[in-house]
Amino acid sequence: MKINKFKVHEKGLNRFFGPLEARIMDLLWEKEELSIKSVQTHLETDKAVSFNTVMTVMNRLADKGILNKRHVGRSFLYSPMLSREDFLNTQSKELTYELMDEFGSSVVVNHMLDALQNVDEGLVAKLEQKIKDWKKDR
Amino acid sequence: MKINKFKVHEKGLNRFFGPLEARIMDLLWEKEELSIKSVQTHLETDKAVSFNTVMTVMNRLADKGILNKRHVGRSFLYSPMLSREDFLNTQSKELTYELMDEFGSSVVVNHMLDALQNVDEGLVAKLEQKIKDWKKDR
DNA sequence: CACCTCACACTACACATTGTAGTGCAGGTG
DNA sequence: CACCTGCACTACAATGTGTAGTGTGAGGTG
Repeated sequence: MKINKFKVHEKGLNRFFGPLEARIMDLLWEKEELSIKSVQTHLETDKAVSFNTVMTVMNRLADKGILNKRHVGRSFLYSPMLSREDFLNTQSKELTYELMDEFGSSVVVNHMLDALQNVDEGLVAKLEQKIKDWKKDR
Repeated sequence: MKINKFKVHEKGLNRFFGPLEARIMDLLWEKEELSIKSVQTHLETDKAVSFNTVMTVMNRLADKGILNKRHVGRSFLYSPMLSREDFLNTQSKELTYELMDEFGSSVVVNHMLDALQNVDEGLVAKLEQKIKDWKKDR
């Protein structure tokens, strides 16, 4: 599972994948497991994509350990290695940790608090509760 | 100022720049303002780098709005648009905000608390204080 | 058995980013 | 005027992604 770059100015799956990759992952998370042919058919509702293009991209995703490739009869079925939730959770966790490691916990915490003030006041209460719970656990 | 990608598995400036770019930025943040020639000379203590290579990379950084290019006599002097501190602060802030926007504040806050438990217990106290201060300000 | 089709493999090219560097031009100096 | 120095322009390699053509092999059909 190798996601190397987080694209700051994209949104959603495009932060981790190229545009075609993102559409493929989105589809596979919805449908669970598909053949290349099925993926191509689904994608083609928007705009023609060559079967070979889809195959190349999906095999690259499989090489990177993001998709699972299962031999069934003459063909292969592909499915995401992780559920969408697990994937996003893994990524957000890794990124949060990397951020705190790179810039220092207190810097990140401060930015985070700034963001909370702007965006979500109720969360500060939850955060407070979390801290209380955490203290009890020690 | 366009930094598009945050490289998850690199460290320090290499998260934002290529290796040569990173060495150049590092040097410019240390020396404040330098000509291409000076940069090349400093870098060359490790290993030969062509003047033209340094120039190309520095001009690309200037095109991206990361370096300032000042005409002085026959030649140019380059300096970082932002101080190292401002740059890192901007980046960490932007990344923190993007993370919270992308994954949801509470997800990120939870990851953050996990990280704090593993890494830095004292910071939780600071966080608590921050929340107290923040409440007073409302 | 020869053939044909289908799904996959291999290969290649385009574009962007970064590292690398050659060639050329313009302006000041001996 | 010839030359040197510093910048501009151009080009090529490697990597990641999007795109697609051609090759190959396995199975079914006449």
